[in-house]
Amino acid sequence: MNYWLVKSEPAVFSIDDLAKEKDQTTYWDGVRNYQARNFLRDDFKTGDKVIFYHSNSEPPAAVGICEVVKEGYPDFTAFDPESAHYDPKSKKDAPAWMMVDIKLIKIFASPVSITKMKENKKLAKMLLLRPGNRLSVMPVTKDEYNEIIGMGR
DNA sequence: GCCAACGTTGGC
DNA sequence: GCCAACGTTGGC
Repeated sequence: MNYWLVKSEPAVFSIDDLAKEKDQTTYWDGVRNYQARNFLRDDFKTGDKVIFYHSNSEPPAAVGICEVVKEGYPDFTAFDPESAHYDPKSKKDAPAWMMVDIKLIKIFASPVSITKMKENKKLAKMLLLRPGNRLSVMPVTKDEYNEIIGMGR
């Protein structure tokens, strides 16, 4: 079992949007970074837990948890010239980009802001808090995951 | 293969 | 809106 954190700008796709999806499940499209792609392709496993994080929001915060329900498969939005995520380098017979499906488990009663995370010594080593880190998909440790869900409830 | 220029991310 | 940090692009 792995633990992950994914970022989304709530103005684009929020956890409330996820809650409205059929089966409260969505495909996680638009990841266009190779390191993040590799996580999605190789390491996301069915049943893995995912912290849903709102970036570029007020405040930036972990807002809930999800579960991986479908493992890595080609991100079809890369094939669509109409899509904002279109990438002509990605071919159907050699997809450059991958996505997974995630299902909402719960929305936190109290969102865990980045400030609260920074104040928590147990989270001091979190990748998310590392200066300069811009990954939109990243691993978290089991301890970090448990700490955050304890703070969020 | 180097590296400057450029675009993006994302907290503040 | 600013800007630092980083990844990508493209000329050479």
